[in-house]
Amino acid sequence: MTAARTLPPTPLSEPLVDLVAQRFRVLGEPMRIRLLDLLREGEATVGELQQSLGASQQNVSKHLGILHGAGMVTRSKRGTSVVYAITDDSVFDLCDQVCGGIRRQLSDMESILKLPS
Amino acid sequence: MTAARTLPPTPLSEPLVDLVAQRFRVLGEPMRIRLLDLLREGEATVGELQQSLGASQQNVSKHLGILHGAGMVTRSKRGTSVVYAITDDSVFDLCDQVCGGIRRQLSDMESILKLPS
DNA sequence: CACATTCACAACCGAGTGCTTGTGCTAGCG
DNA sequence: CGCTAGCACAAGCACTCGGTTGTGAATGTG
Repeated sequence: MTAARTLPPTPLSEPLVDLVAQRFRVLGEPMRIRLLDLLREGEATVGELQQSLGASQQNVSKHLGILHGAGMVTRSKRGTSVVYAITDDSVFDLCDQVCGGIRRQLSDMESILKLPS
Repeated sequence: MTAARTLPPTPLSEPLVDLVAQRFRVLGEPMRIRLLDLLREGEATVGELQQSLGASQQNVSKHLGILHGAGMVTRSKRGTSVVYAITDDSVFDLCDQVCGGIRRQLSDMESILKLPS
């Protein structure tokens, strides 16, 4: 009866579906992807991230708050600054898989376009 | 032929960031997750999916169109019906990873709640 | 050929979301 | 203490997006 531990049941329960969708939606914003990508090189403060992205402080802080609420980044204070860091590197596996899917799709489109109709 | 999967550069280029975010956003809807989950058991027509979900035909068709536009499902006609099927099973790896992350987060919350402060 | 079935597309509306502006709070500093 | 720096929270606005309604195209049937 503990089969659901490893893989989710089929069909998926409604709350699980909502959780999965919510998690994907968090990653569905370019600025949040950029923030995670920047944090991939190591922890950083809000000001550093703001300067790297060229965005407003409030906007960066808001998206970091969303990522923190989703448990994807950790928050810690260092003087007057707040340092953010990646909670779990497994997020990048997701992104890499998506990038792989995109690359596959692009190569398919290329091969189709190069076919003389 | 896809050869070895090369990792994307760091930092990510802007168009790649947008593509990744767009792809995540497609998966950020409960109904689309449910549709993919149903198609996991095999191909199905719009009517079958509509009946399983209890949603309107136009809504189901619309979300299937989005999934088809993202290249996640294939479309083929069979009589008056249209049969949809999963293009690449790798999508489920994404969902399973997300489910794993959710489970991990839930277990962390549980252990925290059970800790007598 | 007339009719029914199955599905996709377009227009519309309400809700959710991202971005900006403004403000308050906390930590360092003279 | 008063001041500045760094960050988070709240309100407002514009846009996007999901859901519904309406309609048309394609196929099958009598």
